[in-house]
Parts: sequence; C-alpha cells; structure tokens
Amino acid sequence: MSTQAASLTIGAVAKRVGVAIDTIRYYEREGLLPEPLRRASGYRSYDEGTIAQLRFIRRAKDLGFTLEEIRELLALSADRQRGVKAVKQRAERRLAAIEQRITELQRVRDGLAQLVASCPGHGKPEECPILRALSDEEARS
Amino acid sequence: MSTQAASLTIGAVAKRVGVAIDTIRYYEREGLLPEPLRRASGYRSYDEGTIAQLRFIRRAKDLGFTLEEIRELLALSADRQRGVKAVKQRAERRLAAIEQRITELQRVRDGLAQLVASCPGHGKPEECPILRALSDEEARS
DNA sequence: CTTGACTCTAGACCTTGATCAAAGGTCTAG
DNA sequence: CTAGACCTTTGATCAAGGTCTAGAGTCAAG
Repeated sequence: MSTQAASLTIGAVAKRVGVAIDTIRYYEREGLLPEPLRRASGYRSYDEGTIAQLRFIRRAKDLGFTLEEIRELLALSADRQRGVKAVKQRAERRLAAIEQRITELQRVRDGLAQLVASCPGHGKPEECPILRALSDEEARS
Repeated sequence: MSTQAASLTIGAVAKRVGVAIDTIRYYEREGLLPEPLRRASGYRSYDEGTIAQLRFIRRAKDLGFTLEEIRELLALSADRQRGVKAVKQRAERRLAAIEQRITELQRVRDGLAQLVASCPGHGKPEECPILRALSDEEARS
C-alpha cells in the first residue's frame, strides 16, 4: 500500500477524479484543497492524498453539502478530538435540511398534481383549474 | 364588484403583495408584468389587475415554476384557444421535474441517514463512518 | 415652505459553483 | 527542432433572481 508522493500534474489528477482542471484550482483558491507543492517550473505537484480529498469533496457534494459545509467537514476531520462529534452534528443538520426540502417539495407536488388531475386540457382559460388556482383570490388554502 | 383603475403606487402594490419594489420593476423589465401607466411625474400607476398578476407570479413561483416558465404561462393564459392544453402540459412537465427531484433527494437522504445512524458521535476520525464513507476507496456502491 | 418619505433612472453588484479567456511559459513525441 | 498538449496567472463570464446605489425629482403632512 503506497500513498506516496507521486508528483501528479493537475491534469492527471483532474482526469483521475473526473473533475475539470479549473475546478481543482478553484477549490484551492476557495480553501478546499491545500496549496500543493510546486515543481521548479511552478507546476502544481499532487500526490494520492489529493485524489482522496477531491473524491471526498465530490461525494460530499453528492450528499448535498455546499462547498462551505465541505470546507468545515474537512477542517473537522483533521481535528482529532472534536472532529467526530462535530462531523456528526453537521451531517444531522444536513439531513434535517434535506428532509425539510423533501417535505416542501411533496407539498408542492401534491398541489400541482391535484391541479393537473382536475384540468381537462381543453376549454376556456377561465375554466382551467390550473390558471384559476394561480389567479383566484378566493378558495386559497 | 370593482376591478377598477386605482392608481396604486409601486410601493403600495409591493406592500399589498408582499414583494420588494425592486422586484416589481425587475419583473417589468423581464416582461412578466406589462408596462404600467404613468402619472405626469413619471410615477408608475397600477390597478388591481397588477396585484392579481403579481400574486399569480408568486404562486407559480411557489409551485416551482421558473420565471421563464411563468412568462410562458402568462402568455398561454391569454391565448383563448391553445391556452388550456399548453398550460396543462407545462404543469405536467413541472410535476415530473418535481417528482424526479424528490426521488433524488430521497436517495441522498437515505444515504446520509444511514451514515448518521451508524456514527457513534465520538472516537477517532478514522473510525467515523461518515468520514470513512466520504473518504474510502473501497466499498462504494 | 419644509421635512421626510416616496419614486424615478441606469446600471452595478450579489450568491453559488464553477467555466472560460488571454497571454504567455513548459514539456513531450517524433 | 517543432507541433501540440499542458501549464501558469489574473480576471471576466454564466445562470437565476433579484438587490442596491447614486443622484434627482415628487408627494403629503404640518
């Protein structure tokens, strides 16, 4: 098992992780990735750890964390003592936010589904339940 | 029943609908609201119809329509013949998009919930299931 | 009349998460 | 050596949906 310095170029890293080069530099600017070593030429020089960290970021993004939250997670995961507790809290917060969003969307979906179901798809606009629901003053829940 | 010209100022309209003055002018620029009458001073002069239209926009936004889609809905609702059919189609599309988004979020939620449940909330970072899941090369679904 | 609240315009700015461009330096294959 | 790929930097741009500013004019109350 070698997780040794491999002197990867930014392009190689980008390809392996499946993100754009620009994105890697963007993450570096934004503090999500540490400043890498540089060759004499100034080229960024990455190791396997960077690959792992980028994948971490990508997965966290897939779980709906914002870059800001991911920055926190990364900081926390480095804190050997407080880390785990705080990480779990962040994850719980994220989970709660996602559940709330799901509930909201379900409410919206139900409302819209009802309207769609009650609209015949033809006739006068003023009799279209969808348009009526959007316009009417009365009968609003 | 009077839906008569009431010469409302932009501020009054904003207050009644619960939207910012800037937003009203923005909607006007974007073609979601018609250009209003003007007083001699240049002040915009609105009637009740504008209130109704703004509420239409707000409700449609609450149902997840983008401003672009709302612009279409407004145009369609004015088209006496093709309107209703097309409106229903738009609503169906919107509904499908919302359902897809819900499904995605549920998948994310389930993944995150599992991680949260399996994390004790203390211990070493390398044993935290949340951090492990985000970092590990192996055991990825 | 004066004060303070309101409105006008045009255009700049904000957020998020990148993505692209310009102008130039470096590296690799043949 | 040369083509072409890849690298550097700073800074602009995008989408969406507004939000804010500056500087000027207007309105209603006292």
